[in-house]
Amino acid sequence: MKISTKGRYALRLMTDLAIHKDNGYISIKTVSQRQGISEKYLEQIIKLLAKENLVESIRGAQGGYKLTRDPNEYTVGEILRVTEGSLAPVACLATDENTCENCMDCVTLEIWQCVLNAVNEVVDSITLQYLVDKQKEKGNCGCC
Amino acid sequence: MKISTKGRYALRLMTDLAIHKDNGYISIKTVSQRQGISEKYLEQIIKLLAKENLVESIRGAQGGYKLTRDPNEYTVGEILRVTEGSLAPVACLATDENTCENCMDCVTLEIWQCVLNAVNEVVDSITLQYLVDKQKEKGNCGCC
DNA sequence: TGAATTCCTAGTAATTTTGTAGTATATTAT
DNA sequence: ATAATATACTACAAAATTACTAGGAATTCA
Repeated sequence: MKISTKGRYALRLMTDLAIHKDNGYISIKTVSQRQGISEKYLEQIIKLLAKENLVESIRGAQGGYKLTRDPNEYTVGEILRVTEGSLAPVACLATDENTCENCMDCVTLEIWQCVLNAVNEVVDSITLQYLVDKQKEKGNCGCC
Repeated sequence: MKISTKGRYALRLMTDLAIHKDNGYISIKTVSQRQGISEKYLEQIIKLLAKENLVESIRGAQGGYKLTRDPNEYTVGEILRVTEGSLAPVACLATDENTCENCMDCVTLEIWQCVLNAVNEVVDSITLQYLVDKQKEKGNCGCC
């Protein structure tokens, strides 16, 4: 039931962009250095976020990425789902349709649905702005 | 954020033992045939359950396994945690102590703690007996 | 023009999951 | 006793996933 580095890095990446949101477009290289995460790997992660319009980019020198919205208009859940894929504990629930023919009449499916709902409820209630605020008091260990 | 086959198989295994709990000791072979899960793999899974005294065993011919308690005295959470390990979304929270020195002052740790709590709350509220009851009406697709 | 940067496609190393295989040990029925 | 049936234990292996790395094309600015 672990979330992967992709999701965790995405959260740090987005928090970094949010904290420096008044500095215009920010390059991956800059974030990479600040966060100590591989440039190439960050590139792949931000591609996912860009595809879903959570960030916008400008190419070329002085280019980079910036948020498309205000930090309090992103939820942690949204960021995680874009990068991790669905937070569902089983594949049957991972699609939007939620209609796995095999499982329509399955006992355990309802358990996994309840777990998914509970997880989503938590992560959808936390905004990126919250992370920014807390980050300024506390910090980020890098390991979770 | 997926749970693995180990946890899912353990749930089917325990439900199977619960449904046939009046038949004395039940062999892995029997469960394997009924559930369509590899004998050897089930053996490894039940070993985890036996170690924590969720089931008891008798060796030799006519031997097998049976539950140590009434089905309504097991929770799904307990079964999952024994087989999957902690349901925590990050390693920092996986130990009992919950004291990762690095993360004591970390922003994201509190998110993961909330997720873990929410998941545990769901799975700890469902008993094995519930699965047994529902199984008799519905079924189990095998894929979740 | 050249440096900086995103964009894109592949490949690869490490880790975890999902099993298999084989053997030793214990118990029962014949 | 012995054969058959089980669990108990250890090690190995295949498959899948995660976590990167590599290289170059396209774009933009100074």
